[in-house]
Amino acid sequence: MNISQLQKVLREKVVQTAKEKFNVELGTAVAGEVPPKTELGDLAFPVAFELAKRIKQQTGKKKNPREIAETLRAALETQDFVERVEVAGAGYLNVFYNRAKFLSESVSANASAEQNSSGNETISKVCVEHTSVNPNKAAHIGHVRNSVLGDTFVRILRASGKRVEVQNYIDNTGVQVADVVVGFVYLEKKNLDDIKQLDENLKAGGKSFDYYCWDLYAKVGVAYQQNEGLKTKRAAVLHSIEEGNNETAMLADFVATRNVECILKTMERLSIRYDLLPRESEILHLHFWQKAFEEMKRRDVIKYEIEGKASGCWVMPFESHAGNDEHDADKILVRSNGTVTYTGKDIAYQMWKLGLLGLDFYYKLFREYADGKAVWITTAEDLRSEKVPVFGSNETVYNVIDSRQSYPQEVVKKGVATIFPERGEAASVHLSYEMVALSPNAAEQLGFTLSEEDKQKSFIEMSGRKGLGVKADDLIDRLEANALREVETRHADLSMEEKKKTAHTIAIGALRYFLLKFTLTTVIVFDFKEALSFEGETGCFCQYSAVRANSIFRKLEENALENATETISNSQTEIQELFATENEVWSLITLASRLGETIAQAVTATEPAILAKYTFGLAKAFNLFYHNHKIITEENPVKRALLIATADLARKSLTNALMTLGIEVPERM
RNA sequence: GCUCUCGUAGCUCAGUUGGAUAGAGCGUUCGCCUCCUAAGCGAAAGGUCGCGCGUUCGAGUCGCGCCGAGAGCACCA
Repeated sequence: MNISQLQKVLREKVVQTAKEKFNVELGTAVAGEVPPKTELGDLAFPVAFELAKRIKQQTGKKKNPREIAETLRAALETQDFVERVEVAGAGYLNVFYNRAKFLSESVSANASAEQNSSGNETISKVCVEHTSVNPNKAAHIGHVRNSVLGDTFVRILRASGKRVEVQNYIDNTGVQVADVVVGFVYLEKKNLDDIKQLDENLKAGGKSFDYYCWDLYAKVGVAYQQNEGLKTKRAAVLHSIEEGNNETAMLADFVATRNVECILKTMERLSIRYDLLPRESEILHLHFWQKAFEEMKRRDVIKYEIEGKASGCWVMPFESHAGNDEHDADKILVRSNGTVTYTGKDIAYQMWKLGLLGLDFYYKLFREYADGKAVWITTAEDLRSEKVPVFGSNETVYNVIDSRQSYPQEVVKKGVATIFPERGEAASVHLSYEMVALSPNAAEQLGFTLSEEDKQKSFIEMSGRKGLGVKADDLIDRLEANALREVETRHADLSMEEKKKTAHTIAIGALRYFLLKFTLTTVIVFDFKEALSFEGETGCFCQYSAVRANSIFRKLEENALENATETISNSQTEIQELFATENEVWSLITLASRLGETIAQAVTATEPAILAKYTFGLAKAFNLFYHNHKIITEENPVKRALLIATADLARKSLTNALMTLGIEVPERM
């Protein structure tokens, strides 16, 4: 029996007893909570207060909460795993587990392998879309927050037993790509061959294509301000790109694809990989919108306006948003000139993700990652050549998009739910998070001169158009360089290859943890000092804790763990006696056992930070344990066994937690 | 104008469907390497949980109203 099963049994017992003794139906409302201190028990039910109220409502009689708690206590104490139950305070019911029994169960459960159901095709599939950087420049730290959140949520879903499809949407036919094309064609007078040559030259010089585009994009932004005519050019370029099958479209395709390659490479440094890259070009060419439009008309959820401001447009009515003079309650999906809005296209795409469109893409292999995993990209032609996995048709779709898009995302969710009430709004989840902004200080460190107005602000929004932002690869490079310096002073004996590998692992741990420790609703005001730190609440701290744990086992005799497990099952009485004084050891064991529960919480709350905080707490608890107990020199064999088993439970839980955060544990650090 | 998010220690942030004495990191001060890795551990100091009213046995958490900060509300994407 693991901890969550145990809690479930106890909760049910409370409900059952309330029904039998007091005739009160608590339903699932009964909550078990972790007491603030180990001395107060392992699980608490503040349920007697609620019961007292309900009894009064039903019978008119006042009943003392403590008295009620006493009755429940007797019932809970009959449970095998419960050592004792105390009634505390005004009526808290504090449950103490049988520690020795709990430990030996945990240790043997630990030995008999783990879960994993990710390969099981019968489990329904969910989709997480994240990253979706416009393929016209390098990714900056704000994009990385999106990707790290998305990737971590994918890992969390998988750890909780879900089958997950990871999509990275490529807006290869949008204005942002058009802007860079304008830069290449009109500012730099380059054709496709020139750009290919440029790309070769950049490669030879160790420079990156997406960095070049980053600067060019900023230059185009400036040029638009000085030259209105250039904006007309952009409209024409955009039109050609959308239409396809022409020189401009081919040039744009090259630029977008090269940027996608660069961005994927950046993300791979962070251990972020994708299953599919759906492109806007295919959504256009395979006429996804037309199909969705037909379905909307067939189901009569869209109307053609013949008067008013939106005259000549097709709109979807929304009751939830009351309109006013300035803004309509209805959302325009088709403009009066017959073209589709972004929201319209997005609804069609969301329908495909949920398996509701009745059309599919064609697919080709985009590339294989170093670990052998394949990432596919959509195409408009049926190539029929390869074994393509099944994409789309997801039970639930999580769209990782920053909070500024909450309104359009709500329209997509409600739109799809209006067309398909049988699936409802729950199928579409907007995993919304706040942006990463720059502290004025950080912006100046990047070499930007700030206006007086900007200096007054608490933070400054990053802007691709202005070229203002911390590029992901730059930051990773700095983190790796810093980590390498530290590794060199500590482990001069390691080979350069090993040192670099360790530095890389530390750098990624630092960056991922830094982005994950904030909750989704918090704006991260980026600060170099904080982001580059390896001390305190950092990924590095968590890794260090796990590395220390592993180093104990490297120094212990080979069968130490097996022997400890045996000792524990043969010495239950002595273990129980040891636990009487070793509260701190016990609380580390219970904390380590709560990983599964924490992951489940992170899924329900769609909040990866819950897992990050848990991981840090566990690392801290282990460091304390490590400091206070010397395992190798411990002479009492039973205590030694207890400490070994505890260290093993903690390091396994910590390693799994870190893995779910996408953070590896180095050999040494 | 309307909608959403946020306001907790000097700074940056956590705070489980309402529950026990509101926590962590950084910074400050003071300790700890003859000992499994000091990227660590311990201690001290630091709070009117923006303000007010309400609901409740119980409010940082829920409701209403103010104050302050941010984002959004296109026939843009």
